[in-house]
This record gives sequence, C-alpha cells and structure tokens, in this order.
Amino acid sequence: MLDIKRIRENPGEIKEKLKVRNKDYDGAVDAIVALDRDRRALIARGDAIKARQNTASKEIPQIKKAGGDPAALMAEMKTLADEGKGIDAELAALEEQQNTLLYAIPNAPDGSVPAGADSEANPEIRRFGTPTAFDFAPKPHWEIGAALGILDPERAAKVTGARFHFYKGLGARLERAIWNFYLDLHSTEHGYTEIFPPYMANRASMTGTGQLPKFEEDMFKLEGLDYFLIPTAEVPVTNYHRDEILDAAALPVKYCAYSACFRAEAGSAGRDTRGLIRQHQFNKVELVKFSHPDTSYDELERLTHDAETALQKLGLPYRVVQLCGGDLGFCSAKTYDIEVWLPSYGRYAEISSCSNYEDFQARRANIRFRDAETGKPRLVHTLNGSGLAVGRTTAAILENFQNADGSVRVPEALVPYMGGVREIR
RNA sequence: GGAAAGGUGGCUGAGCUGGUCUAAGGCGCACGAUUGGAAAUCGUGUGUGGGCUAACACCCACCGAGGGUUCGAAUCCCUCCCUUUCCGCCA
Repeated sequence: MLDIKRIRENPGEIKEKLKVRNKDYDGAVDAIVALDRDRRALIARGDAIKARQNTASKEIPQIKKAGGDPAALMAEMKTLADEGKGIDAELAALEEQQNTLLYAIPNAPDGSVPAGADSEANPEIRRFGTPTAFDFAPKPHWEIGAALGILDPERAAKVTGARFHFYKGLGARLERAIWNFYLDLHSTEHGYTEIFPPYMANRASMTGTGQLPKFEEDMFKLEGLDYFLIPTAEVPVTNYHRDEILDAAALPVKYCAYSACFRAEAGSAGRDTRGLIRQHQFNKVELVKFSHPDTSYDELERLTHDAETALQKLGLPYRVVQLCGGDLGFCSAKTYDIEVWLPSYGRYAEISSCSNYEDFQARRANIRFRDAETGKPRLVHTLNGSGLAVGRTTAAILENFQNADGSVRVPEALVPYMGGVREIR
C-alpha cells in the first residue's frame, strides 16, 4: 500500500501519478485524507484519556497507603474507562475504513511509465533473434505434444478437470530439464540463493504480497483452513522476510525459487483453452530481490537481463516491452514483460514479468533494513520476475524447434539435462 | 490427532499470590573516562510503531495474536497461533 504520510502531505502528486493508470482514484484519495484527519484527532483525544488513566492509577495505591479513600478517583476512572472504550471503538472503525481504501489503491507508477489504455500501448524496448521461419506448415504445441505422446490434457480433464495437463515421457523430462536449467543458471551464474518454498501460504502472507484483500477470487483456498495455494513463489519467498529488519550490508538479497503455481483463472473463460499457455497449475522459476531504495531501478534492469539470459541460452526469439499505465499490475511501479515468439499465436507471448514494487509490498509485509547512516529501519524495495515460466517455455521449444517430420530439436543448453537426448521423436 | 510444559527487549533471564514493572540482573552494542596503546575497570546510553512538533521535549501503545474481568493486567479468565517433549499416525 501507499504511505499514508505521503498521501496526507501531497495528495495532488499521488492523484497525478495514479492517472497514468488510466483510472480515476481522486475520490478515494480525498476520502483517505478526510478519514486520516478524523482518525488523528481521535487518537489525540484517546491518548489524553489514557494519560489521565495512567497518572490516576498510580495515585490510587498511594491514597490507600496514606489511609485515604480513593472512591472518588475510582469513580472518575470508571467514567474515563467507558469514554476510552467508546473512542477506541470509533477509532477501530475509522482505521478499518481507511485501510479498506488504502488496500484498494494501486502503487503509484514510476515516472518512466508511459500512458496507455492496455497492452496495445506497451512500447517495445528491445528484441533478440527474429520470429522463427519455417519451410513447412508449423503446428501448434498441443498438436505436436499429442502426436509425440508427451502431453495429455484429455486424461488430466478426466482425473482433475479443465486447464490441467499430464506430461509424459520426454515431455515430463523436458519440463523438469527446463526448471533445473533455470535454477542452475540463476543460482550459479547470477548469484541468487536457491529457495524451495511451501506451496500454501496463510492470509497474512497473501496480504503482505498484495494478493489479498483485492484478488481473493483468483486463488484456490483450502477448505477449513485459512491457507491458499500460492499463485507464484513470489508469495512465500517475499514473505520469507516479513516482519524482519535486514542487514543493510547484505542488500540486495536475491533468491530464485522453483514452485508449482496455482491460479483460479476466474474471468479468463474461453481464452487460451488449448495447450500449456493458461493452466490452473503450472511450473515457474521466480526471481525475488530485496533492494536498497537508491538502487532498485538498477536492480530491475539486472533482474530483467538475468531472466532474458535464459532465453538467449535456449536460442528462443523474444522481445522486451514495458508495460504502460493501463496494463501495469496492482503492486508494481514499473514492469518489463519478456515475450517469447510463439508461432501458433503468430505473435510474442508473455513468458516473464519483471517488476519493481518499490516499498509498496514492503510496507504491507513490513520488510525493512537498517539505514547505515541514521541507524533507523527503512522499508526495502522488493522486486520480482519470472525466470522463467516453465510450461510456456516448453510450448515455445516445441513450436520453435519443431521439424517437418513432427520431431522436436532439444536446445543445446538442455541436452545435459535431458540425459543426452537431442531430439524428441 | 491426544497429553504436558512453554512463548518477556539484539541475546540470556527474573517477574506471573494484580498497583514502588517507569519490565530487574547479566551479556552484547555505542559513546565517554582511564591508558603510550590495548585489555580490564568505571560512567552514560541503548527497541519498534504512533500522536504533537521546525526540532528537542512531551504523550500514547507494544511482554506470541485477539478478546474479556478490573479503577488498574506481563501477571487473572477465554479463544487462536507457534515452539519443545512424550504418545499415536505416517513418506
């Protein structure tokens, strides 16, 4: 969430920044400012009562000790206590209203974020390679997978339901090879510490990273427990340091994590219904950084390059776009999407999203570092990006490296992970 | 899942028959004194969040979390979470 002090002191600036998102938050900002004024007045009244209670409760034993009767003072205390409870209740109500509004306001975009309504307006930053050319009619990955007997959505629909897949044989091996390759790349060459997280997280964690309270319908919740299946490893890995003060000298703290990811995909009915692109369960390697505020935008550039390196090593053509205001995620101040060339779609498709959340998440999750100069705790900046989505990589490999006879070439970088297999046929 | 014992500041550890707790003592840390320098010793300080401030000062909250009893709760009661040990189950 945004800093209430920042909103209080400069509501106009916040309103202007939020306008880049192509939505109007003026009303919400004004409401927060008004609530904040009432709330602070109430705090002052409540604190004054508590101060009186504190002094009086020290006088009572002294009066008793001196042989006096504290009845009058105790009567005053009784009325003070009742008054204090009334104020506390009023204050709690105001705070809840204010938090509801604060939790519903997205992050203020960075100054470099261009205006724009949707993904059509995302500027392209750079490209690697060129869209794959074929001298035969290429097939979509779901047809390739079915023909090779390595992808089986039909049985997954029987066993579970729509938007699930069985991988089989070299298909399963390929998927596993990809995430192992990604983890090795980032942990050994890019300096990320490998983490293997729980696949479920509690409500406090989901609130800390921003999935809750706004996006509860997008997640799978466990019945009878306040646990949710994680939509990304970002949730457990970022919350790993929730309510902690990190050592400033250790920044940036960098983690990479493989996990299965679970998304309800409410609202995407009918979209990407075939193939591996949009599943309820998919594999992903996530990169997470906890950065000093002064260097977080440099860290975003590096993180994006780290993710791109994986595609370069695989030889997959891609491009990097910057998300415009209307396409920017709720928590993000700036996001680059990496899009891999997908022949069946005839366009580039998202395979990674790299974002600087600044202190928006850190404030919710209370993740800080101790400032070397002042000795005081400050909020870190959190960043994350896919490094990369595994299922979509499998799809991209099957499609971009398919041969006329239906076989698929295994990228050189993955051959060691495939036990020497160079071709899936 | 059952039983028991616990959760106190950066760490350790007392308090837990309600009011000198404004949370002792120790360790650690910071600064100062002492010293040629250091160790040792002595002294002072040492959290987080919030309110009000130009700032200091001052005030409020925080003893796992949330409620309750009371004029007053670290202390008593209730619910939940977590840790440890034993039992059960289990990969």
